[in-house]
Amino acid sequence: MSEIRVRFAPSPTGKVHIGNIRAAIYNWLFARHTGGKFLLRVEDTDLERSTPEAIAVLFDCMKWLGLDWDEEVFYQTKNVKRHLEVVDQLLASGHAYKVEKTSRDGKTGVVTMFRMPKEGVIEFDDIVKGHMAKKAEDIQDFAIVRSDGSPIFHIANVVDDIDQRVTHIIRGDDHVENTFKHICIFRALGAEVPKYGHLSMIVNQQGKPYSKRDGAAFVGEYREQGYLPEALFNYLLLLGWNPGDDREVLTREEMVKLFELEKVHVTAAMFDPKKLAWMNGEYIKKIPANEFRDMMVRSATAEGSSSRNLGEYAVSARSDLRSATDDGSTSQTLGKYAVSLRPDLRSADDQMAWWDYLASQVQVRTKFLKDIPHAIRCFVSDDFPFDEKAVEKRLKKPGVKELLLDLVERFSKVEDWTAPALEAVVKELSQGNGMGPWVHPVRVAVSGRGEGIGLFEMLQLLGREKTLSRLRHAAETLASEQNN
RNA sequence: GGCCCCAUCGUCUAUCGGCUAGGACACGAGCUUUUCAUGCUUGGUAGAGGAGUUCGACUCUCCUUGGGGCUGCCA
Repeated sequence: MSEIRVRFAPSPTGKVHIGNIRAAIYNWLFARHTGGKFLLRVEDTDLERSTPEAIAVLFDCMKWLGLDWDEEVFYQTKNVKRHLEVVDQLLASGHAYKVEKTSRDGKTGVVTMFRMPKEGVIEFDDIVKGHMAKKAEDIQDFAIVRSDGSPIFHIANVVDDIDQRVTHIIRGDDHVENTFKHICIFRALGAEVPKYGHLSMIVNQQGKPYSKRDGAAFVGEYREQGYLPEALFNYLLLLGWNPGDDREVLTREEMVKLFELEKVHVTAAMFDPKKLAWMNGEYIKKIPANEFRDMMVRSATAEGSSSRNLGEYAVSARSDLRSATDDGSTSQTLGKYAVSLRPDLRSADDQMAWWDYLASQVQVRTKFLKDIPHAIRCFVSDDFPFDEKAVEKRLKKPGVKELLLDLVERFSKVEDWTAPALEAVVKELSQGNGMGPWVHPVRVAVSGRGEGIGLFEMLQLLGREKTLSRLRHAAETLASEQNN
């Protein structure tokens, strides 16, 4: 049996739809599983939309998801001459004919039509949908060359598949009707008909094809929102396929090993953003601690004093990291692990340990990478925003000022500035009645927010100086306003 | 309208004739807890309807209903 060759053949429009990229994922997995080739064909015949930028976006998305292709990229526009040659063959053999037609918008011209067989049944065994059959008489002749002389999808697609020696065509469900037509073209040309596998569509909550109106529909949007490519990949794969057991979070190796096109579902699958979010969290938890720490450090460094679009940092942190890991040149530059708020941490080891500790606290509660800058803001800068609601609820209450000043007093006496020691102080104050009344105001006072990592871990990280000054500052400015 | 395809919890799904129908997400409850999470325990919800084949059907067949796709000088 000859080598398996599949292709992903998108039209570059500047955005890559998730349904489309799922087809790419299935093709890629099929190729990798069978040891075949995964080819990329850019169907760039729409000259207006197929700009170099749009093609770059396509490559970028594929790279981001780890969809590497074999052999050179095949550009459809470069094969137009061949398409037309083949049409001439078809004309000569009587499989095609020219006719004057009027198009929908009223233009009249001569187009070339493919002549469908008038009797018999066209059938094929679809790898995912099973046996498919359709009477030839139910399919009408169709155009393959426009009146302006340019080849139409049907002929271009088939000729390219022949030229690229594609053995299996794995594409969206919306192409099934085309497949009956295409099979006839392959036969008319005396070419071997490839195997087909039609993938169901991804639908929205209403069961309609998933579009931009239903939320993020393009790969780029998930990237910007801080999704890990692994999570998107895994989620999309599970939408219509499973390994046959209860495993859901799979490594790329497992996917390649277990993937079988025969087991792909026929039914349309509804896209569930909640489950994707969950899966993203799972993948974030799986990031090695040192990698997550570096990612965090980068987002902190990049943020600096400005408050530009935070999401971008995390994203770029992630992709930087990859190339950085590759050339091995990054990490150990000590300077970049400096902790700006803790001048008392002098040694590189102490600073590194500080970041490690912060990372360990932040990682488990991170759902999206873009949330990282926000989560660590108060640890890397004094310039952090106060959440008005939290301030209102926790600080602007009678007695809070006194409470905070009292804590400043007590914390000052703590010799061993660690989470357990600080917790002991508050515990003593609360006398077993719950630490809430102390904990909440302190959290808002030092971080500006009502949630975040564990409070005492937070204080330990901030250090004595910062903790005390922030508590004092909050007591004087924020907490006092309400008291009169 | 015509043609093609599909049908298990709200969602993604397991089940290749034996099912007290399993898992995950989401949701509810509880434990842990200083918040938010994590973690652990736990609860509820499903085989569209009707015939048939069979000792036995979610699994096979047919019909009905419902849903989707296609029906271009788009891809």
